Amino acid sequence: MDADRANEWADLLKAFAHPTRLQILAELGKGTRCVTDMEDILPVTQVNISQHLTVLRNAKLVDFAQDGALRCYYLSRPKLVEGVLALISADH
Amino acid sequence: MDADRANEWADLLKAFAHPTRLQILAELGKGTRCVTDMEDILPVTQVNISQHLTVLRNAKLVDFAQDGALRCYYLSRPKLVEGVLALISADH
DNA sequence: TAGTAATGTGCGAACATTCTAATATTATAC
DNA sequence: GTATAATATTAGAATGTTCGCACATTACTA
Repeated sequence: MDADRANEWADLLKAFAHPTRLQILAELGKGTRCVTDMEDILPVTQVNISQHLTVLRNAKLVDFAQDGALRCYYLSRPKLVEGVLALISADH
Repeated sequence: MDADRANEWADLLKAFAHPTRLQILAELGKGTRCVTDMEDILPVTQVNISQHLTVLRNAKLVDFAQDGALRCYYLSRPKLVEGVLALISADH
């Protein structure tokens, strides 16, 4: 594996590698969710969720559709995300 | 996803999330390698490789067989490792 | 247009990771 | 047992990540 690819892939994997972000990704695997939906489920602040969503957006793992004041987030690469979660899950 | 599982999985993914470690894992995907083999391939010091191998060992992604002074490293969960690499690779 | 709900941003402290340099350990060969 | 090859460990500086706080923005509603 060449160094460029290794860097790119590592950046992508870093986006996965946080418990809150994993929970967000798992939740979005069930369907579109807005930030308040996630606030109801996760034991962290709105600000923190928003920060993690920024990381996930930068990694192009999620995107959103604006609906009035709401931002409806969804997985932009569901196969990748669900594949990774399934692999790890299978390994236990 | 419950918090315990999220933490556990995040720890595992952190082990993947470094360019040098990804290159080590990819190399071990081709077969057993000792540390000097990796030194020949990677542009980093022996010490640094050893440190990254420690991280990978702690995550139970690799293990080694001692052969005299050599330590022959191999993937202890090849399906997981190769699965993750294949998924990311497919996504490009 | 003032108020409020939903979400985002910038900053800085706390914490974690990575790398380098020096040194240690272990096994073999002489 | 001394030398050498292979690998690991320790310590500390540099760097990166995360989080809380305060505040900003945007869109709706009264």
